[in-house]
Amino acid sequence: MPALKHSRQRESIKNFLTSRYDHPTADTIYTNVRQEFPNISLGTVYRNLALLTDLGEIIKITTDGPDRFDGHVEPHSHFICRKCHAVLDIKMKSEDFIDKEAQKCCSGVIEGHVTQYFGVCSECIKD
Amino acid sequence: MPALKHSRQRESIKNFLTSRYDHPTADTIYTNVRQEFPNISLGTVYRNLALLTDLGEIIKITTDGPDRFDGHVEPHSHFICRKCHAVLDIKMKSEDFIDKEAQKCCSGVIEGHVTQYFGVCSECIKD
DNA sequence: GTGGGTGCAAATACTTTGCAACCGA
DNA sequence: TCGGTTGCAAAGTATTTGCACCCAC
Repeated sequence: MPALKHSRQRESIKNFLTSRYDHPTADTIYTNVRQEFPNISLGTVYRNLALLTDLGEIIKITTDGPDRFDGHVEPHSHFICRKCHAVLDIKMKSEDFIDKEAQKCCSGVIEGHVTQYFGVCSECIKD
Repeated sequence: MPALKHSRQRESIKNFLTSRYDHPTADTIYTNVRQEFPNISLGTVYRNLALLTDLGEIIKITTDGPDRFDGHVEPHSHFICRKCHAVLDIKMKSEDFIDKEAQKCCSGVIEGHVTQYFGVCSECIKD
């Protein structure tokens, strides 16, 4: 793995993500970071999101539709709406217990606290 | 929603999925169903997978890489390997408890038993 | 100066869709 | 016959990548 060098673009992407509590797409991030770096390209955004994900500084959330990113890596799970694809945080008291239960039934190593629950959010349930 | 009409292609796709306990991609399904229907197109496979998913007859699993499909809709969760993208079944005794816990912390309606856990599978952990 | 980072554009991967022909009820 | 289904190809969406130039160390 090559030596990491500082980049103001990457810093801006990271800052943007930690400032938000929703789960923006690469495109949303691109649009916002462009206010600070008008010439930044979408490719650079993707490259840095992949890099930050590898470093464990952000979380990549794969759902239907485009990937979402989360700048908050403290233990929590995600609820994903099947209809509108909203991603909401879930913070359970029993999360640690759950991870251990899953671990018991699985031959791999569970990455705690990145569990995804699916369903229909309270907005979409009205239809 | 239009009236459903029988199709031998759809039946074959469904049968293929219920015969397997791994979680094939649309392309794998395409390749295999083609042995019975040499002229079937990938578009037809995708259309039927979407339809069967809507009917609740199969489960669509979204991960990194292409979507995976599961012909077994009995309650169970999935473990997804971050490295090789393998999808493995997890059957926990406490699954019902977990769904209820998640439900408590979430304003939407959790679709029980489609929970996804992430991690590194026992094959990939060797590296 | 060296090597990682960037912008741009082209390429890739996966999935969806328009349309005319086809098939099941 | 009627309308859902199919095969084909083109289009669409999301993401990755090659390359020349730029910037951090």
